[in-house]
This record gives sequence, C-alpha cells and structure tokens, in this order.
Amino acid sequence: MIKFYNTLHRKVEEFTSIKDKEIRLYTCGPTVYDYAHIGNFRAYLFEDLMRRYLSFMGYKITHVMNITDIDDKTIRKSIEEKKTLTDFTKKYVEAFFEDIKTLNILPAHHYPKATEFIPQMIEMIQVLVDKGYGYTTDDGSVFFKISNFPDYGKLANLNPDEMRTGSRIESDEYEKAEGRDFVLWKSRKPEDGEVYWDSPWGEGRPGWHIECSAMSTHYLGTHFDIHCGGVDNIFPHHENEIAQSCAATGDKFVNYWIHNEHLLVDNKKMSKSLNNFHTLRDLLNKGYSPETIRYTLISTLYRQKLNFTFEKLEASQKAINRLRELKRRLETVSSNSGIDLQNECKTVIENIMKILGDDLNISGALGVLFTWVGDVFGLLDQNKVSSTGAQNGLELLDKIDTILGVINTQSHDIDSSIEVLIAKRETARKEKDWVLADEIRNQLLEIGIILEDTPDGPIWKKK
RNA sequence: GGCGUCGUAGCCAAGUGGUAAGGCAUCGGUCUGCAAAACCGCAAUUCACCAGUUCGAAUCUGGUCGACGCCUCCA
Repeated sequence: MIKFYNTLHRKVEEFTSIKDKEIRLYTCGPTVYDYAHIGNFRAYLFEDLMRRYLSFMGYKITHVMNITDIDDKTIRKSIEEKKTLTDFTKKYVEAFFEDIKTLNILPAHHYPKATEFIPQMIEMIQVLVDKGYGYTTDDGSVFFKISNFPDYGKLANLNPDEMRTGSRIESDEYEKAEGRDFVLWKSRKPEDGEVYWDSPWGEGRPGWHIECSAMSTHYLGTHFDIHCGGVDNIFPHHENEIAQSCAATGDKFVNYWIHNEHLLVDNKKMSKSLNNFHTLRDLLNKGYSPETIRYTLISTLYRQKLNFTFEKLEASQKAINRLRELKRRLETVSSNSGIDLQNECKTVIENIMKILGDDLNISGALGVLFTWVGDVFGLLDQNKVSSTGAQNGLELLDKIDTILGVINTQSHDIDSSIEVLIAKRETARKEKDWVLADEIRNQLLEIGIILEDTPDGPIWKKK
C-alpha cells in the first residue's frame, strides 16, 4: 500500500491512481530570473524521489513541470539588463536544465513555458469571465471573484472572511472589487516595458496562477492525480489554482496535493530575499560532489524542515562512500561456497519499498538498507559470501540506486596525475620507503583524494 | 490576531501504545609498515518540561516553554 500526506485533507491517506497503474503528475517549476538555490532543488529532488519510487512500483508516469518566465522579477531584471524577456530568461532556463542533470533528476516529460501558453490562458480566463467567476476592471485587468467560489480556502485551511488585509494588498497597484480577489490578467503598465500580449481586455500579461491551471489542464486533463510544490505554494498559489481550474472546468482538478517543507539555513528559511542561500554551483565549486548534495537533500523526510549544514554534506559523502565500498567489495568476491543472500536481499528490498510506501519515509528505508550493509560487511570480512550472494547483493544495490541515484553515478574521472602519484607511491612501498609513501598519500589527501591500501592493491575515492 | 509544523544521544534522524533503527563524530580492540576501509565492543535507564489516561506512553489527552513557517513575491 502506498500512502501520501495529502494537504487537502491534512492527513496521510492511501494513494490510488485515477487510471490503473498510470499517474499524471504536475510539479511547480522554477521562476527563471536567477540560478535556482538548493532549497529549490530540495523540492525537485523530493519529486524525483517520489517519481522514481512510483516508477519502481510499476506506475507509468506523465510528469509536467512548468517554467515561469513571465512575472514581476523576470520582467524587472530583463529591463535592467536591457534584454528581451526571452533573451534574459534563456540563460536561467539552460542553467536549470544543466543543474537538474547534474543532480541526476529525471527530466519531466513536458516543460511548458508560460510565454508559450498565453492563448490557452486567455481562453481559460474568458471561460471564467463568461461563467461569472472573473470580472474586469476599468484599467483592463481581470480578477477572480472569490466570493463566487464557496470552496475557496479549503486547501490552505484559511477563512477568506478572516484574511488579514495587509500592506501587500494596500500597495497593490491594480484595482479590484475586494482585497482578497486575485488577478487573472494584468493590464499593461509602464514598468512592463515591451512585455505584453493582446487580449479581449486589452494589452497586458497573465497573472501568475493562471499559467499552472492552463498548462496542467492542457497536458494532463481537467482531473489528474498529483500536484506537488513547496509548502509556501499552498497559499496563495495552489489555492488559487484550485479555484480557477475547478471554476473553469467544473471538474475535480487534483486528487493529491503533496507539499515539501523548506530547506533552512541557520534555522531560517533559505531564500533569495534573506540572502542566505547556496546555489548548486557554489557547492560544486567548494568541492562537494553532486551525489553528496543529492543525498543530503533527499535523505530527510520531505515533510520535515531540513537545516542545511556543511557537516551534513560531509556525513552524506561518508554514507555514499560506505555504499560504494560495499559495492566494490562485493565485486571482488569469487567464492563458490558461502551464503547466497537470496532471502536476505529479497526481504530487505521488500521492506525498503514498504517503508517508502509510507509517505516516502526515506530515513526509515535508509535505516533498513544500512543495517543490511553492516550485516554484509560482517559476512564479507569472514569470507562467508558466495559469488552468487555477491551478485544478489550487487543487484540489490542497483535496485536501490534506481531510487536513490547516488551510488552508480560517480564521475570517477581518471586523472592521470593521480595515477602517476599512486604508481610512484607503490614503488616506494615496495622499497619500504615509508616516508615517501606517506608523503604522497598526504599530498593526495590535500587535493581531496583518500587513498586506501587493500589486498588487491591501492584504491582511491573522493573525500 | 488567524492557520500550521516541529522539539528523540555531541550532530543529523526513524520510530505514533508493548519497552529506543540508521548515518556522521568520539573512545577502546582486531587488521595494517603506518594509515584508511571493514569488523567487534563502548554510547540515550530515556524521547523539551509538567500533569493526566493506561497493566504499560517518545507515541494518546490537557497545559507550559522553545524553534520555525504561511496569512496575495517565494520550492
């Protein structure tokens, strides 16, 4: 049984897909005005973990992720840099694709951009206006009338009547009937520069929320299985999406709303506005491997706040090395006698999948995995594993890695200078020149290479 | 003010009624030229605090304290 925490009902509930063994999934993607930070990637990695798990369990998944390339920030920054909107966002779209590849995130099947779906958005807004959910204002903007949609506030568990009218609403430059109504179409303003489209209501641009409604419906239909995003999107973004989509189509829209918690730095939300963020590129430049970053962000339950520290990165690298070391040891086994690990492996994989089925309890699953890892190391030290057993162990690691994605992705680029040093040290060791041998080992350590002597010769790994 | 999440060893983190997984770090031992890796052993009489329910509570109930998030930019 697979269970997920559904924000809509605020509880963990059994997952059933609309169509048997098929899942239609929509995940909120990046706004491409800057490089994404690792807090953003925590969301994409949680979605990747979920997707890989569901694939493993035999579901065929259609995954759509939007790319927001029209909003206040993309427009403002493109004007600052004196570029067209598309020219400006192109760089960050490309960076985003590079980064998800680096992190071994499975690509979505569709990456619609907001700028490419203006007609669909206009069409949906028109439907809302025709049905009486949308109204226009004198300046040519269109708003969604919340009071006509009784279910408004259900996802966020907010009562619209009690919503605080704060400074942000007062400072809103667009006219609207009620403070809590949200914008579907924004009339053209001087600060938008040349970014505008023609519409039945005049020149302007779409509001933020409508893009996800239009694009998800376009690819996945009016009723699909899962919609993901960060908890900060629950309100207003997803609440508004539900209102727009259900009002426009009359259908149910989404069965499971699944939200990930934030990544924290110094126990505060990692965000651009607090300037406490790390980008993937920053961490790679500091020498941390993509797998380390992936493991760090993936290995805590997605609904738990995760405080980012460099200690955690170090611990993750060690944990990955432990898995890779087991793999290496299993690959050296060539014994006909011993345990074949058949039943052990079967039980372990079943347990892991069962635990992951409980709302993606990755920590629990890793606990099972590492208990097994310790057991196998113990048997290997006593030469009690047969080559069949080693094969079974390797298969288990491969299976697990189709979900974790951190063991087999090593970019173990052969650096010839490292090989030369290792060879030099081996000569020194044969001559029992321990001083030189140790010197070379320390030299390698300084450039982040750990050298280990094994009965089969020296091996090296990244620190 | 409203809504919500969380508090488990030095750090991270599972466990939601039956007597505390796992990772990292530390310390002893085996192995090693020395290391590293691996293994063995040691490590919370205890789950923020107080009260209650129960044969039994980290887990349920009430309260207290503390941390964080959302309430129209946000993963």
